[in-house]
Amino acid sequence: MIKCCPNNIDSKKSINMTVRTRFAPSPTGFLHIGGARTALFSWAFAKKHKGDFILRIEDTDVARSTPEAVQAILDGMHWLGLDYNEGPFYQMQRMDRYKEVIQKMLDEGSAYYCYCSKEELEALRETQMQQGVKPRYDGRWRPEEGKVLPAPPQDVPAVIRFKNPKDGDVVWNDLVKGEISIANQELDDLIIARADGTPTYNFCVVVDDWEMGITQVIRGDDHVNNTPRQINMLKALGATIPQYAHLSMILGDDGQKLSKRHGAVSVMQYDDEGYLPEAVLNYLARLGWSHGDEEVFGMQQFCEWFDLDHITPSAAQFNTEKLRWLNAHYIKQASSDYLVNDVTKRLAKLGVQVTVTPNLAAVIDLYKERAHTLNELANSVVYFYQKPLVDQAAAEKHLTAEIKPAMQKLTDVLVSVEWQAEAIHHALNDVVTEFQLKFPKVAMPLRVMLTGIAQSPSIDQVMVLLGRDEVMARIKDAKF
RNA sequence: GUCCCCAUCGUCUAGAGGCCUAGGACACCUCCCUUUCACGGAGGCGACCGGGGUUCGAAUCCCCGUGGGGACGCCA
Repeated sequence: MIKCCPNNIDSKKSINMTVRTRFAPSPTGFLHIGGARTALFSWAFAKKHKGDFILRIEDTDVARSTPEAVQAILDGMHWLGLDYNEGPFYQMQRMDRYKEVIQKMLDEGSAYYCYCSKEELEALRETQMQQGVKPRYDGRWRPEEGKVLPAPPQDVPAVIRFKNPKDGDVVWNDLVKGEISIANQELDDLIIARADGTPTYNFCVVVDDWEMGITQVIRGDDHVNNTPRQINMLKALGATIPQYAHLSMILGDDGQKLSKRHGAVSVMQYDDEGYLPEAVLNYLARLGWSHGDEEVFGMQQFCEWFDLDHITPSAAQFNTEKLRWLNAHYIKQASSDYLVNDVTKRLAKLGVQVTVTPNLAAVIDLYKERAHTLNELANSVVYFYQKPLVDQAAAEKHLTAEIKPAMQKLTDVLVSVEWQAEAIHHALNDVVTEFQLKFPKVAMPLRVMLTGIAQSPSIDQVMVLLGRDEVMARIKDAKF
């Protein structure tokens, strides 16, 4: 009952307002899985509502932002196919505008200079921690009616703080988590401009979300605590408050938080490991969002189905096994051309040069149902282009003296047999019958000799692709 | 410490007070298919954190615990 109406975008705002969402990463590292999902959801929401998706690079932390990271984020977005209608905008290029707004706030009295030194603030924090209260600025430079401020010290450069309301609560209806209410008393007067004059994150976000006309802010859970501050600033500026949707975090396979030290990887690493973007996207879409029992769907379908009402508010644990399963599915579905190109590259990385025969497309057709990743696929077909390394245990088990006569006979037959699967199969069967063996008694040694291991697709099919000469050569070379 | 958030099979989830003897998917197990391994098919195992309320009726609403997470920067 409570949840049904407020979250319904259609009925509320979008009648005469275009949806505008944004993804606003800070370029301090690669695009990781959590960021990718945030981007995906923002993107899908915009697509669903025929709105705009904007990319904004939040690079105001000059010390930690790098051009490489910007590029890594762009690459990740591109690999996933998350295209944007506007941007990338760079906050560092909007400095003039931020400064104008700060001046306006100063003039209007919603911001003020504070001359506390970092040391002073540090000491304050420590005392408060010891007293068991939430550490926050005590407002000592906050202008108040009837309050006499001390004379500004000469040696401390001023920062600018936002004059946050002292009373009341900030309440918003989070599109994922429902109503969230935070008392203004919990909030302090945050710094909006550093001593060097550069604006800070929370302030830039406010100005940008406002001026870029963002209607729904879809972002990570870790920003919940920033939201009331941002809403207060938005109000002070007379801006329209966007709707907020806070996505819970993604935990690693082990249930632990992903961090640079632990488990967080670039989405591009999934490319390296042989995952298709379709699989990663589909997996991410289902992580924290659902549409009934639907598990496998493409992005077009996703964009039609996507909404914010079916996002889980709780954290989700990443499950590589399920990603692998989806990936296997998309490999089976992938076009032959695509796979040939991709696998050729992966084989090249393994130092394997693909030749005209055996035909790689045919080889892939034989193997693509068995692979969970493109790397597995590439690895599994190496022996078509290179002599296999024979697995010792398999050789000992299957290349026994007792099957030697049968193998000898087989080579005689193979010289003249018609080189196609059915005929080869018959030839194998004949030998099996003649020597009174079971089929595997012949097939298994052949597998080991031809592929190096005891598992392969139907052995006659393998032989067809390998070619008569190569088959004969490998049987001849086999040691047993 | 303070504030905020979260809680259904091992994992991702369905679930909007009766359709729930709690559904689906991954994983796992069994069987079938079979030329080995896969693929595929058919079954199986397996959960509402605990306690109180509200109600004729609670996985669902409320409260309290407990557990987990996040935030408390001149980082974003």
